Amino acid sequence: MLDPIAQLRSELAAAVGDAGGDPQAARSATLEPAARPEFGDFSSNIAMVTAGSASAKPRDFAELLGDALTKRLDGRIERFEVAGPGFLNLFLSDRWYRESLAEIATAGDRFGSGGAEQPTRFLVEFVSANPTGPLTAAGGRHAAYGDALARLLEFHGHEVRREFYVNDAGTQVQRLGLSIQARARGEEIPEDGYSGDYVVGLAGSIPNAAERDPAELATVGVGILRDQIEATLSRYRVEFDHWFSELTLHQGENSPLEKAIGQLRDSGHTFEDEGALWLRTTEFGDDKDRVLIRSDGEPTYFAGDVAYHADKLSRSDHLIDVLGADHHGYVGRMKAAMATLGGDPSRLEMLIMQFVHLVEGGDRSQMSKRRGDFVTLDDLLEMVGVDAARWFMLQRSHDTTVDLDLDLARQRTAENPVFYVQYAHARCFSVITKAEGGLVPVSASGPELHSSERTLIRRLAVFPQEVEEAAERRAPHRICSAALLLAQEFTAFYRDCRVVGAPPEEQAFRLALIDTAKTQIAAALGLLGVEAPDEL
RNA sequence: GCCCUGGUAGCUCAGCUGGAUAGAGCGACUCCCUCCUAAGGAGUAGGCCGCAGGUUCGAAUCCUGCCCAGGGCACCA
Repeated sequence: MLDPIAQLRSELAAAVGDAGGDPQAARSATLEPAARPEFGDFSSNIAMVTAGSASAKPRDFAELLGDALTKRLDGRIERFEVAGPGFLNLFLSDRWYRESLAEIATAGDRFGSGGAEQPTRFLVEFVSANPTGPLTAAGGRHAAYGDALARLLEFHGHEVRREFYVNDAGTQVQRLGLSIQARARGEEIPEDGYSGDYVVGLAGSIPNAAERDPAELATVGVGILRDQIEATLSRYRVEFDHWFSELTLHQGENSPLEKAIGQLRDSGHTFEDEGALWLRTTEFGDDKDRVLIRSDGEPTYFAGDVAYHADKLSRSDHLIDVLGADHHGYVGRMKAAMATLGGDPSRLEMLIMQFVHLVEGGDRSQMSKRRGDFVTLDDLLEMVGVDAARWFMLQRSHDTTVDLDLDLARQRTAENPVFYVQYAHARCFSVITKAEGGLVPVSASGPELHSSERTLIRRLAVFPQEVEEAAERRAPHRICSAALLLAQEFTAFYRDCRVVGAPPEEQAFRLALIDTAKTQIAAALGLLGVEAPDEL
């Protein structure tokens, strides 16, 4: 079942055929809400894109398309105009709006979902913060992004697993153990150790910490911190399907790591030099070769990560790694490693998150785990709440650094976009409650629609396109923009169109419209992991 | 030096797989509560889209060079 916009697109493509052009060429054409009222309801560049296939001039072809479309739409279109270099502007009839609303209402909270052309098994790995300290506010950006992306991909019709790679092996963990021991004994923190206050807390909560072996302390400490991270994320509404322990890669006879290294050796892409085993990643575009096994016989972090990715690859079709900006150097080598394993590097997608700065009264705070003066995600949630934290982390593209304005995020007024959207949702609920009388199906005819009603319906209709673009571009921030627009246009409608007390026919229609808007606001917020309360 | 990401309104940022007069939020300034939540609403001002070339009927968007900012260039993880 095509959504109203998809139907329009398909009629437009057919019209291209009617007019003697190539309907296939219409695939790349745009069809979007008109930028200005004079441009009608929807504008399309289809004539400019397809005129060539009919050897016609864009403006002439647009006229032909308009005529063909008018026949096809049979009363759903009022008129069309050809403008500028060949834009086709459509002025649709109330009938189109009523039918569209009926379809959207029928689809309910599934409207806009399942549009993926090729359903795929995704495995999204994100956060994966070292379990050597509490999750920072910056980690909150990764968590919100990875989680929202996963929700979006699922809604779009894909299968998604969320995974957290726990770095519970290696030197960082050893340093944690030494730091705990030093704290327990009241000694100086070793160089490169962890100096945060939480280490003192750990030392205090582990019995006999002063006497115990650092390795043991490390294991216990990592366990505690991992649980804390999980609790924080859960509070933040982020749940993982799997917490993958790096340690398990190193365990057992013929461990996953050994298997992966063996596979790489067999592939002929490794070599030995100065006692170390190297992977010739330069063959696949990396700027230098990488060490797998150090000359002291210990595998590198990279080797473990290769093994981990090999494992992930065997469990899914497409991998997404959400990484920090300081890890971008990783992209080349991991892709190369995928290639040496015989996999298709395009199955691995590495998304780089830029940094977040918390801003309060113009002050920027940096977040470093080593120095111990960072703001934790728990602190941030305490300050602004889960909804605002998630929204503000998500509203910007992942590849731009972001300043999170704590003063604004804290506000519970219309100046705060999260609140504004939630408020629109609550208003919907309030009106529906006040109107009494139940919902009835949208009738195909009735009084002339107000322009605010038409604008709102058009906004609702465009949701599947928004979801598709957001999912394909890995851009949850587009959902924030869409939600804000929806809320604004709902609010305009609320201002212009009285519902309670309107003539019965009108009230029924408007109630259906409000109910549909409410459903969609909730759906959009749901994709962001933000709540949609009925009352504020 | 090489690589990645940015450079758009006073601020924070959308728009970037080319389209009409470049958008939003904040901030600034006007105005509006006999009316379904004023926890609200209406409006105004504000822009050589970093710079210079190129491609195109058309460039904020694509290409090249340069400048600026942040980040990265480990037998650390």
